[in-house]
Amino acid sequence: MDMQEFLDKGEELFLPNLSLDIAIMGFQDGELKVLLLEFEGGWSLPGGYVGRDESTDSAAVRVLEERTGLKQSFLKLFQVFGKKDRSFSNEFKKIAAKAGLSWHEELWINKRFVSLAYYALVDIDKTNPTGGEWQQAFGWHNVKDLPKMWMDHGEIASAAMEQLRRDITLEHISFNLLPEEFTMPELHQLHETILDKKLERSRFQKKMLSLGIFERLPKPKEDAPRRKPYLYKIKEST
Amino acid sequence: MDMQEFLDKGEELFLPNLSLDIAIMGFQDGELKVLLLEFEGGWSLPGGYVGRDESTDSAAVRVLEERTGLKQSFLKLFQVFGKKDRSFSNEFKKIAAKAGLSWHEELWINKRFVSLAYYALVDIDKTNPTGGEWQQAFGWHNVKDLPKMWMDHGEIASAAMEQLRRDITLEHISFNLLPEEFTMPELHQLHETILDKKLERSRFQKKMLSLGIFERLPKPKEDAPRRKPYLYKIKEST
DNA sequence: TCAAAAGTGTTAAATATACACCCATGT
DNA sequence: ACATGGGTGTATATTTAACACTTTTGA
Repeated sequence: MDMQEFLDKGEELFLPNLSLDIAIMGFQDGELKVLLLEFEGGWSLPGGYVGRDESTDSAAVRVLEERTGLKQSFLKLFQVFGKKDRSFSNEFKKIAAKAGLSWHEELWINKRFVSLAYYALVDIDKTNPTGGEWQQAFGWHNVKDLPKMWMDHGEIASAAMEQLRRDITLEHISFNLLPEEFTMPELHQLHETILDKKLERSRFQKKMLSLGIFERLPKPKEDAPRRKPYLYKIKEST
Repeated sequence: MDMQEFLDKGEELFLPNLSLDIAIMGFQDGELKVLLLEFEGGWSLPGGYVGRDESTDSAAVRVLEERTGLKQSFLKLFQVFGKKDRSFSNEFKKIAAKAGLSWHEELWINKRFVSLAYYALVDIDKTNPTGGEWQQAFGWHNVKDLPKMWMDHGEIASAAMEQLRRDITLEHISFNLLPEEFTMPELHQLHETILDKKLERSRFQKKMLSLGIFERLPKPKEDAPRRKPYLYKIKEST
């Protein structure tokens, strides 16, 4: 579906006034990162609309796959952004002008949108990010240092980060940000990064192992600089 | 706004395909109760639509006030119900038939609706419940024994209950279900009811007081059967 | 052999738990 | 005076925290 088709057909394909945005988060180089798309000098979260014949959650899964190639990942709705004048009209106007598309204020895409905000946890190395029709660039950005964001997408990304912070200690989901096999030092560093504070090594390891959700693999991880740490994975029987 | 006006004007007043439902919960006679509305032999949660010039949260506040008379209460969005074929069309058909209103399948109100599910915590004695135009009856029902519910409203009510269960130990919100001044035994019984398990008296009291959010009032509560318990209220300086 | 990272152990502090005890009050 | 519910204290178990000790490995 190209841009013109999207503008013409969107109104009949999608539920009006309802959008969704996903803060797709990953862990790389010791930093928590979020996938952003760029257009006209500003950035936004990957987003989309809910098909008339599609559930809201399916739409989120579809958008996640469209932008990362991942079929199944941890995905959770965490908030709804529903301010009364919330619209992307200014941004779309710029895009349309540049692309030489017919644009008018009453276009469905310029209307007020209530947005369902999801966050997703992915292993960056498994993703194959792609931009959409509208974007000029895309990439992973440190959540602690976000670039200029369009509309309220900076707020949404920050709220996602806050939610993850709260969730991580209650639900055991952080491993979704790592490969299937990972080491305790990696998990430890991940938690320190997300919570932005030091966590005592010994205690962290004991707490994690006491959860009983990890399985230690027989062979220690290779190619480590010093002593080789054990590899773990999530137990199958859950 | 009467029913005919609602059917005729609703489409231009409200965002299409988006509704909200509120599990308004209260505590009475040692039971956790939820406010339900009845029509055509089944029950539903109080709900409404989001005005085109109104934020989603404002809409929830408005609906809460319309049904209880309460201007401000604890109110929280906890989930979004967005299955693809989710519609109240069957139920509205029955109502319209009974009321002798013109009804047709394509009416805006029969379309698929994505519903924002909120829960509210209120002091039942402060409420003045009223039904809407559609309802024949309304009342407080024990959440553990819900009557026949229309569509997915039973599921929404149960999910609200579950969410409250999770929230109550992390956030300190349960006092919203009690009058301004309450006793420890009342708070204790409330928590036991919500969590559906015994909580040791001594420990509960110590934990609650150690939170530092309650203020003991000078005079013990009057008209108690045995020893008069102290009254508490929430500290102003929060 | 030494420094750095990984893994485990050991002790002290803080919380949670169980239950005992005293207080106030209506009958 | 006593049964009952309210309020507090005390001993024990469990969890959390701090940090010491040992192991592994490359330089």
